[in-house]
Amino acid sequence: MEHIATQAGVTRGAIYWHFRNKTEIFQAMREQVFLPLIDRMDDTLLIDDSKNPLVRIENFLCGTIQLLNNSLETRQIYEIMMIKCEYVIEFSVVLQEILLTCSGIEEKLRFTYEKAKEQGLLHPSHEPAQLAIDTQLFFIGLLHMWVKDSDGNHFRNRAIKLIKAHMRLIIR
Amino acid sequence: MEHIATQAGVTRGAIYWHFRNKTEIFQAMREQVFLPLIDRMDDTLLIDDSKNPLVRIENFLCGTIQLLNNSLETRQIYEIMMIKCEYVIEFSVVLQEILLTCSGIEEKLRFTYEKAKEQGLLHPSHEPAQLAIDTQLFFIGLLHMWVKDSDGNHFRNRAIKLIKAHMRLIIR
DNA sequence: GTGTATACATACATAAACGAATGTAAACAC
DNA sequence: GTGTTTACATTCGTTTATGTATGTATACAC
Repeated sequence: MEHIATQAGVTRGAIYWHFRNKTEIFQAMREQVFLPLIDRMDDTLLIDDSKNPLVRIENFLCGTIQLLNNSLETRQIYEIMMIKCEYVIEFSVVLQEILLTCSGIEEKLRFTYEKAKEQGLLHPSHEPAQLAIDTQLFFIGLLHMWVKDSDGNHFRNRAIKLIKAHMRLIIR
Repeated sequence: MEHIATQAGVTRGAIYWHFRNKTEIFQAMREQVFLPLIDRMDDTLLIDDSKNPLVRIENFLCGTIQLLNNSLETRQIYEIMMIKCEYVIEFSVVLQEILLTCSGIEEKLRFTYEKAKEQGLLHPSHEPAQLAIDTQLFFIGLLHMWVKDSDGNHFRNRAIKLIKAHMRLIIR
């Protein structure tokens, strides 16, 4: 809170005028990255119906990594949310929100994989629902390791390649 | 530290006789789950050469989930490591250890996928190295969501199914 | 039997954090 | 021009946490 106040050019007390407590400011910070992410997901996956659905999924995933590479702010927020935060009792509401966000993302992925299946791009035995959750868990894992790998030698430098490899696993 | 001391039937000060600081006790706690995990990995994936390598991987992953289901202690340690801990400057050494652990796990998975490829169990275009990292990231994601999903309605209740689905994606 | 290492308990110093209470200056309402 | 709201600053109380210093009892060495 002190850091936030200093960066905002105010004192810590002023924050309590705008937010009730630390949880509320955390939720606001979280929305700052997840609302744009959902928007970008809608744009990339749902609206633009011209491109190959599988390519659209790959573009969305790669776009998220590129955003992390380019935006210090986004990078810092992901860091805080994933490895610099204790999800203890006061934050249980945030955990619920995370689960909800994941459900939404899973649904959009599934919708896009369904499009792919309609267009005959998937192996017949591959179910969109399974692919959606598999891709989501793969990406959650990748993001967690991306954030932990601050040196970049284990995951950051090959994140894009890993995404492409994941999509290739699905395409055949 | 107070909780640990109470559970151990001593006072907090006594801990500092056995461990230099909090980081050291955290590392000991982490080893308590990861050394057995590595052992189990060696047993399941590397030593027992009779069964189908892909089945061995599936068994290892499912076994980890079952361990989490059955062992309160393991569950609590995973919770602490994944969502109840701030990996800030004093813990940077732990982050390095996590990356090292992951490298080791990735290598064992790759080795097993190589066995599968030798036995002609994989699609020719599937590379063991790619499968290994894909499976690992999938499982890291699953574990993270498993831990977050304390109600069990989103991930815990379907974890085993998700693992089997992941392995089916690879088999074809 | 005296010295020493072990395994603690007790007490202290320090830091950091959150939230609440209170004060205040500027803007605006009318 | 006085009252009220907005947007802060300042101060305080309380809690919680880590690490350190010191005291002490038991076991063992010799």
